[in-house]
Amino acid sequence: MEFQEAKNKFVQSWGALGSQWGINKTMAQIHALLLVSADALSMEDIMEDLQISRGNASMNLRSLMDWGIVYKEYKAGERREYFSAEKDLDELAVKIAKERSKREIKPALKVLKEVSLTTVIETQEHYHFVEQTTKLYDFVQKADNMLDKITELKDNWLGRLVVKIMK
Amino acid sequence: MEFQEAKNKFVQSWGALGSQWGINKTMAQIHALLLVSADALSMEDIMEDLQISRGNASMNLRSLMDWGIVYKEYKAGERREYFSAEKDLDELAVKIAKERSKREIKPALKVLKEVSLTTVIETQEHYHFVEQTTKLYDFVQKADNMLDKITELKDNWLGRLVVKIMK
DNA sequence: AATATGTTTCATAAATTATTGAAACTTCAA
DNA sequence: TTGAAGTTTCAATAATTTATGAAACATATT
Repeated sequence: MEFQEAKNKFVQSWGALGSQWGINKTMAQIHALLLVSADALSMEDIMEDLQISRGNASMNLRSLMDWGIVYKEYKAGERREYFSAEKDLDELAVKIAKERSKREIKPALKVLKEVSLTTVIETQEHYHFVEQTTKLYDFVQKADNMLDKITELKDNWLGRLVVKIMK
Repeated sequence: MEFQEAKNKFVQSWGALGSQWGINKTMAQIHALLLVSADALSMEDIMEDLQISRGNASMNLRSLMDWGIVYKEYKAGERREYFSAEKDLDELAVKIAKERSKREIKPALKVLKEVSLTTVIETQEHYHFVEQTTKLYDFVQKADNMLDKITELKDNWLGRLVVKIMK
C-alpha cells in the first residue's frame, strides 16, 4: 500500500473507533495524525491534511491538550506553534483512563453512593433496589481502582511478573 | 430519598454514562431499569416507565439481547413476554467487553495490521509510520487479550491471588 | 503604534444519531 | 381461518452533536 493511502486509512479508522467510544471523530483523527507524524505539525498542516476548519482544529487541539495527550511545541526562530502527540502508549493509556475516570466514573459513583445510601426502604422492591445499586457501586469502584493498581504494581517484582503474565 | 426519585436518578445517570461510552441512552436506561427491578418487566412496563415509544423499546431490547445482557422470560399462562437483565456483574462486564472487542477492537486491529504490514517504506517518514502503527497494533492486541487472561486466571490459585490483589 | 501573523470564540449551519408511530408481521386460541 | 393480542420494522421526523467561518482577541516584529 502506498504511504498516503495507508496514513489516510489509519486516521479514518482511528476516528471511527474514537466516535464509538464517545470521543469526537475529529479529535481522534487529529490525535491519530500526530501519533504517526515523524515531527510536530502546525495547525495549518492539520487543517489541510484533515480538511477541517480552523475553529474545529483549534477546539479539538485544545481538548487534546486538556486531556494531556497532545503537547504544544515551539520551534526556535519560528512564531508558529507546533503540536505533537504523546507517543508512549502506556503513558497514553494511563492518561486517557485517568481522564475518563475523573469525568465519567467519579460522577457515576457519586450518584450510586447517594441512591444506595439514602433510599428509604419500605418494601421488598426498595430493598432489592438498594442491594443492586450497592453491588454496582462496589463493582464500579473496584474496576475504577484497577488501573491505578496496575500502574503501581509495575514498581515491584511481583507486579512486574503479574503484568508480564497478563500480557 | 424517596424510592421513585432514587430509581429515576439512577436510570438517568446510567443512561448518560452509556452515551458517553458509545451506547445509546435509551439502551442504557432500559438496562438500568431492568437491573434494579425486582422482577421481569414487560415491554409495556418499560415504555411507560421511560416514556418511550414501542418501536424504540423494541429495538433497544433487541440490541440488549444481541449483546447477551438481557433475557426474555415467559411467565406461565401469560402470552406477554417479559424481560430481565443479567445481574451477575462479573458476567455482565465480560459480556460487554467481549461484544465491544468483537465489534470494535477486532476491526481496528485488522486495519492496523494491514497498514503496518503492507506500507511501502521509501523515506524516514514512512518508516516512522510503520513503526508507530506496529507498536499500536501490539499494544491494542495486548489490551484486548487482558480480559480473557483475567477470566482464565480465576481458575488457578495464583490467578485468584492476583485478582484479589488488584481489587 | 501600526501591522502582520497567528489563535480562539461562538452563533449559525450541517451532519449524524435516535425516536416516533403506523403498518406489516407473528402467534395463539377459538 | 379468523380475530385478538402482541411484536417488529422502517420511513419520516426530531433531537443532539459537531463543524464552519468570520469577528474578536493576542502577540511579535518593524
